[in-house]
Amino acid sequence: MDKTGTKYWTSDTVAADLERAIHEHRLPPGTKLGEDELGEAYGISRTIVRAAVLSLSHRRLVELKRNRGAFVAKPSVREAREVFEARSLIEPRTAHSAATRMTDEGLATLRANIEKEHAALDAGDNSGALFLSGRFHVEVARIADQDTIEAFISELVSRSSLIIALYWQRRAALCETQAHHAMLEAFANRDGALAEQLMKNHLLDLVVSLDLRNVTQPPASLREALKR
Amino acid sequence: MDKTGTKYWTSDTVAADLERAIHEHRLPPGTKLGEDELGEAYGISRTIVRAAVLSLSHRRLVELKRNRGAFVAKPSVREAREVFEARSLIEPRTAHSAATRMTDEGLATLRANIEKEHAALDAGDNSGALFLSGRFHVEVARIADQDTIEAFISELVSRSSLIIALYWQRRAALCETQAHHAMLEAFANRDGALAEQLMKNHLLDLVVSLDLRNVTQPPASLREALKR
DNA sequence: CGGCACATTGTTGTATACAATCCAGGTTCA
DNA sequence: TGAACCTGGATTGTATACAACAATGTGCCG
Repeated sequence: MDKTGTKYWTSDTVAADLERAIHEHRLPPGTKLGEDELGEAYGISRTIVRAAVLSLSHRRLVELKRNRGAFVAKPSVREAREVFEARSLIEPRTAHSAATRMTDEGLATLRANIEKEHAALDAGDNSGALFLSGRFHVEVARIADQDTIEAFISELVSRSSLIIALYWQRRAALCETQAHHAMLEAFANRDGALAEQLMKNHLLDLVVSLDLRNVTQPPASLREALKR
Repeated sequence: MDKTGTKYWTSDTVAADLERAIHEHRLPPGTKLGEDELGEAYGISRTIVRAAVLSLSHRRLVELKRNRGAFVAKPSVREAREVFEARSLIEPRTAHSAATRMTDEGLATLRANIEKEHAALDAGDNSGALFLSGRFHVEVARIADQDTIEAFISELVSRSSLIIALYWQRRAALCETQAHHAMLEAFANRDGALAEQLMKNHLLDLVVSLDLRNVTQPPASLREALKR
């Protein structure tokens, strides 16, 4: 991995680059993010890497273990449920707002996003498609014109990507763009109630496509597990 | 300001200490947080101070200006509205959850919180009362047993404290504990619907007690303001 | 042969040195 | 007089050196 381009990296850009890599599952949950290793990859010192990794830990994308280092987070089943509960609480209403405030520019953005998502899928670029699929939700929040909530949703979407990496069971990925397309129509008609309902259902579909039985989860405490 | 005790400061504890100071208005919006100054106050180097301040900037309690330093944030009117919109979206439902899952231990915690709030007010300790008043809302989220949402609410509550510092107009502070007390009763009766409604009204009361006319806001761009 | 103590090695935590940037004040020139 | 420019001081941005800690491997002893 060699990132030596003409680009000047700051803690923000490094964090964004890492976040995208995590979002696209190029850095799967549990991956160790060594400071020297990252610093060398980006051609910077550990100082900036530490700041970037600290940022990601605030978004719960990275877990910091004292004196042990940084690791891509592995959300528990409980956390997975909470993230989608939070999304179900926030996003439907936000979709409603977005529908009523929808502009032609916003519609174009969403349409372009869906098209890129389709193109990525057709090209077999599942990583890119996953990223764009999450991006759609953030764009909706942006159109609703609420920075604060947009920030929350952005975090939840990124964390969802980790959850998908761990608990996804269905291989049918097309349903995603289907749902987004339906929402786009509701947005085009400025139908807030419909958009809200569609978003609600979409998130529900996402949850049921996960395997959230608590069985596989805790590999921690080997000693306990191996008693007798 | 001399913090030289036996305590060992880490970036987390320093951030928490600063956050409380901001929450209690001992560090009002706009205050410059110089790295050397803070480092000397806590008896640590700039390294830890930088990490702490970076943390606070992620919670939007501190604004980082490149090459200029860190300042306690000054939320705009727009941001103030957004924060309370977000709270109105999240907290009532969370209160509902909390009511249905309420335990005796949770009730005791809330009751103790209100009592401390009262005591602080009686002692003329408005800073402490303000902090405890915010704490009440975070405790409710904790009782609802949703870490993710608790984190969001915690951030929103802290930011609300900044907003209050800037836009508070009414001097009647007692209404706060009144409202919290009413909620406590609803919680004691496990009345989710009532708790939800009370929380909704409480947040609405908070908003209307602010002066959110966009007039006073933009002191930025002196040049523009002084044209002709 | 197995288990505990200890040394070794690699990684992170913290402090500090140096470079880059900004701001203020003063000087110069039109 | 005033405006532009330049320089000094102070503050932040970044890299690096050293200290502290955890994990691993080795050897001694039971």
